[in-house]
Amino acid sequence: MSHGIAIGKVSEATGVKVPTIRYYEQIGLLPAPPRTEGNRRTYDLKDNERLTFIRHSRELGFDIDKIRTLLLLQDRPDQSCQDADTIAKSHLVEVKEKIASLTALQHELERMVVGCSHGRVETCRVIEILADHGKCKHHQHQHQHQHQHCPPSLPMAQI
Amino acid sequence: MSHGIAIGKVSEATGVKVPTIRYYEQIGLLPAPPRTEGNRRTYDLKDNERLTFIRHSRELGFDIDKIRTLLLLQDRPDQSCQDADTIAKSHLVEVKEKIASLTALQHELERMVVGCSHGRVETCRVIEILADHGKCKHHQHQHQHQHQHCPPSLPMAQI
DNA sequence: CTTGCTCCTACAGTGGCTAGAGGATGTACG
DNA sequence: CGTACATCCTCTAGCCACTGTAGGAGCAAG
Repeated sequence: MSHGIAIGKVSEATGVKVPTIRYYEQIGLLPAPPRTEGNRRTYDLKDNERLTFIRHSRELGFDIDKIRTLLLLQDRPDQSCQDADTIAKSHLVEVKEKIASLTALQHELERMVVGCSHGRVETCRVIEILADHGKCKHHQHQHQHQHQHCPPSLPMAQI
Repeated sequence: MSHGIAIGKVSEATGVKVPTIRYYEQIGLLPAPPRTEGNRRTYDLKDNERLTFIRHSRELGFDIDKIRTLLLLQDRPDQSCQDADTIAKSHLVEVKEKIASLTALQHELERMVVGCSHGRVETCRVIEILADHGKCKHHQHQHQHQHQHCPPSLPMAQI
């Protein structure tokens, strides 16, 4: 009869995995919910919405810090939305840059694969291009600035 | 007079940072070089080439495990290059998928930003779209399979 | 009552590095 | 020869956003 939602149900409803929900609570992104007698977390519809918001933001590539700001903004509907707009815009710029880099990368990979004679490694264009950066047409990926957290000194990793 | 290259010089020559070179040695990607009397690493031209190979591969988004395979292939020039070709091809597929996802994402972000009335949060399209996934045109990012290491259960993070 | 599912905490591990402490070594200049 | 400074060494911890595991407790159905 209690209308508290168990963590598994919220997980199912929002698509956020159970350990991830607990992690979000731990880092203060999601408020700690009340517990049952048996010490189990009980969520309500607002938590559900908040988690949906978080998941969608993550899917769109916003990092936790930006999501924190966006959540604060959501909580105060009377304020200006300029901050949210700014965050979205700068994120859009980043996404566009990534697409440009990836497209250059795609062309280089295509050149590699097409150039492969399917013979011995000795004459393999794939290995050759990897070994000698001079044979690479698109050098742009060397110089792109990189201010993300993921792999600091490597420019194009885990695209 | 000795022709051993110091770690700093190799770093400068290859563009791989000093701690990263030591890290590559630690994980067995680069062989441990001989040392001087004073316990300093001394590299030669082959190490330099190997590091260039590694760096370029990383720039192209290959992960360490794939680079390990590619390096093994490079060391045996008499073998078939089919493996290298396969690795490059599957990587190309991944890159193309990422570009498709990012392009969809770009459109969604553009819709968000364009739709923002620059008024109050209450009527802000950015916040609205983030909160309600139903208003999202491109649902494809929900279902993309994701077999990379970087952020396991989050589909589109650090694009 | 037992089976099996969900839940709890706490801690370790992922990838690919980076940063810092605390010390040794090498070199250029006076 | 001394000294200042750059470069090197090892070791450990930290980054992000989680994921996985161990070891146990709670709860509903058969």
